[in-house]
Amino acid sequence: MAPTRKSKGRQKVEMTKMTKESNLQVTFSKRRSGLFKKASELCTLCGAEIAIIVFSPGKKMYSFGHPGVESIIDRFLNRNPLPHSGALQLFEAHRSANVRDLNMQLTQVLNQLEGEKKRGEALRQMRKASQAQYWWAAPIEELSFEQLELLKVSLENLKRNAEMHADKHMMEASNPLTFFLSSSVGAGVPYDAHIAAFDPLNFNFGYGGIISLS
Amino acid sequence: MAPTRKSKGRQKVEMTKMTKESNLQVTFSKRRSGLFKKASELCTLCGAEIAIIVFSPGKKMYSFGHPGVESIIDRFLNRNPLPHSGALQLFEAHRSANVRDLNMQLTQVLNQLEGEKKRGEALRQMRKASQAQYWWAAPIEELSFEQLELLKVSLENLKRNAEMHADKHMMEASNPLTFFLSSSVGAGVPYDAHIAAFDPLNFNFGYGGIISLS
DNA sequence: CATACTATCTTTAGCGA
DNA sequence: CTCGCTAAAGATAGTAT
Repeated sequence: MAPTRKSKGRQKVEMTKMTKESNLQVTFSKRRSGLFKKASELCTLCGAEIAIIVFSPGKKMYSFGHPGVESIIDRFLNRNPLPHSGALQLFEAHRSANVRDLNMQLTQVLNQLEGEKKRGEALRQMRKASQAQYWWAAPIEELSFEQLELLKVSLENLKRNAEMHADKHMMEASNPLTFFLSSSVGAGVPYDAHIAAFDPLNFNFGYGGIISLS
Repeated sequence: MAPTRKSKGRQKVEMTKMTKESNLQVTFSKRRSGLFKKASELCTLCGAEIAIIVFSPGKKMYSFGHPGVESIIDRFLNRNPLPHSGALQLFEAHRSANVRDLNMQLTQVLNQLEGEKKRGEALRQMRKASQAQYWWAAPIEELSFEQLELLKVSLENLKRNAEMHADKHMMEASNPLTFFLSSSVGAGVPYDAHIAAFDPLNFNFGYGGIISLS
């Protein structure tokens, strides 16, 4: 009898946009995690400083930053105000890329060039305006124990409220949307165990938002 | 003839800062290339939009971006114009942060907490300065009815808008867009077309940051 | 620094749950 | 969406050029 093979193992995939929506979603999740992991390894291994911003096909945003997305973006914008210096750096990047990547990045340079002209000084001012609100974006490593504890408590409260409302909505209307129904976290928190093994670096899994009061 | 083994092959490496400066440089180059490649693959396969900024230990800058670092950073920063309505901001925050995400973030913060305990003493004073801004961080029992009501309303809004978005999303799904044009190196036009097709409502699809208060 | 070569080590595609 | 499993695909440490 031929032993029932449980998996065909990893199969080669064409480097083109995936057609099956279901696979695309799963692949996106996996590869985004992998990308962030690679980034964190590069940080710890070589002491590099990296910021990554990802917009999913569903336009959801995820980011990774060590020692913080904002600080790195800030340096990027300040040191790369002119197409001149930026292009020089990208040139280096190109040297190690294969043809497809090279092609893509070249297009990217041209795009940056256009955007730079169009926007110019405006962006920088906007950034400064935002920065005032991004004090919390400081490297999480630099937050005090007390601050982290506040964050913890606040997230717990947030979770509690979210659960309550999720339950409420589920009962009120049997809405097929999976937004809130992705999992019934209800009473317990069954995730902690394995999530706890998550990378210790600063992952920002598409969360946050600003709460403000006057 | 005894085949002289030319290499021991890849060896496992400790996830800690590399000590040998020579290896560190080589590893940085290789892994940065790999990171960019992974990113480009994620773009191609899933139609994601990614920006990466890397500062080498030698302070040299590298970047990757599709469809351009600047445009993505712009979107990242533009997510938080000004703190208008507290409820509105909160709504945005929860839009993409479902219960599962909140749990994940909570766990992450807890992990960071562990690592930060050792030096918690040093920055204790910051707590008082911060607490004024962290009204929401207080134990849920201490939040005013008004504050809790704010949370509730925002979540209700979230659900309503989520439904709207779901409908829109389904319509978009039948309108496939071409993200990559590997041969059109010269004209950035295709990207503009894509961006133009972006959601006009374009809510804050996901991100923001933690919580700020003026 | 970037690359070439290989023998590993790591990631992940395809499936279920 | 997340988690696990398996095996093949892919990345890369060590080394030399």
